[in-house]
Amino acid sequence: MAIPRQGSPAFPNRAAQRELKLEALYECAASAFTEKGFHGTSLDDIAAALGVSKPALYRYVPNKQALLYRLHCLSLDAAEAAVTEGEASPADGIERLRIALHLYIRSLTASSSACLVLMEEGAMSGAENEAILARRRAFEGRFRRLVRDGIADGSITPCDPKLAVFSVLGAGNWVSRWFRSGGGRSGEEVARAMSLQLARGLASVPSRYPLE
Amino acid sequence: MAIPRQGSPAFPNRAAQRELKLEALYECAASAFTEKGFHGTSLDDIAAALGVSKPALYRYVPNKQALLYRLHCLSLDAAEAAVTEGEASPADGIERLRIALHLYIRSLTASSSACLVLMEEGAMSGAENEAILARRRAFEGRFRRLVRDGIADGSITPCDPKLAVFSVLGAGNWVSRWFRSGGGRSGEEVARAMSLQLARGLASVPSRYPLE
DNA sequence: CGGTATAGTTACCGTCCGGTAACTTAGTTA
DNA sequence: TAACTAAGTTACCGGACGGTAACTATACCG
Repeated sequence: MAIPRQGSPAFPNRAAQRELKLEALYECAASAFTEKGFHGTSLDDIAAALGVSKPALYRYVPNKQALLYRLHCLSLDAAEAAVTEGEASPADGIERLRIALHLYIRSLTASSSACLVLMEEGAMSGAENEAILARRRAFEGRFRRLVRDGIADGSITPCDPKLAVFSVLGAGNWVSRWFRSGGGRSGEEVARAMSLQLARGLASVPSRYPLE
Repeated sequence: MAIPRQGSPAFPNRAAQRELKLEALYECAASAFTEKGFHGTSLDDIAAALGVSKPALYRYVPNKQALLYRLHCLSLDAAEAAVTEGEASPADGIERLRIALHLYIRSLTASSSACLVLMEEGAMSGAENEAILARRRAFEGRFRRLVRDGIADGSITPCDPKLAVFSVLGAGNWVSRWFRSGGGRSGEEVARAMSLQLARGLASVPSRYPLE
């Protein structure tokens, strides 16, 4: 599927427009799904919000299930990038955890597309659902590993990593429920304050993370 | 609607049976809604899970919307009882917060009926939706008050109460997503560990809340 | 035992929704 | 400009779902 050469010098050619419209579709669908749920959102809803008719959507997405799958993939891409960057830090366990959490939360505030975390899980069909669940499990596993590292190097007080990660990620996931850009705080501020508070709950030397 | 006098000495008379079946319906519907979402769950699904046919449900509930509303009310009853008990404690702010959180989390693990927190919000009609949202806002407001109290009495380190409560309740709400009774930990254990960890993140003297 | 309300059944209706067919319009390419 | 393709439209199909009508069987009560 080669992108056609840019024949005319005028910039917004068809391929670029298509890309923009595709992104708008993702953004719109993701916010609708997050707000009203997958089954509670009709393709007519999404089409109307974009100012087109329903069949037009089928030029961008093969069907509703595939749309949901792509959104989940985008969401997981951002989440995995966050934890990867946290892991790459040379700091100790608790600080690597905090960085990963900070970036994860900020990604949730940055785009509706990354906010599908708290949707119904049973909405996708078998194989795709398995793929998404496996990636989510791996993502959580990497967070648990950061907690274990922190316990091992003494920066995190001994605790159950599984439970600790559920708490921390649950608090983060909830952000997509209440955060609206344009509200009081920026996504960066929210991510900073929350990652500090949550890391403080696990740190062996909590005075290290003053809240404000 | 007076309950008919218990005419026969044999215990499971009709009124008692009806009560039990109603509870089973609530439990079943709540877990289905939590798992597959309101719109993703059909009345046929619920009826099948209960071993009856769909029209039988209409002898217990006027319609699907009203069923959702009743479940939300049950959920909020438990949540409000938790925060009420926390407020009633003679301890300082952070400990009252921790108690409320502990009881709230335990209520989420106790019954599927109390697990509707993370469902789509736009599923209910206007007036009932407003009533539920108002109760939820008041519930969160009481938690924020506990945080302010804690800051005032010095037991909580200065922070933004709104953000602190979103974090703490978000972590709690997420429990209904992963907790399954019969798993490794009991609801009481989960509630204890999580409330300690989350309170620790806010406490001005965190060594007060060792995690294990 | 007979009368009555209750609990449940099967059959069905109207609507909404995901998805497709056929067609129109407009931009790109040779 | 002519041919072609991409983008989007209206009209429609079939199935699923919320809800109701009409009927049957069972427990309660005088």
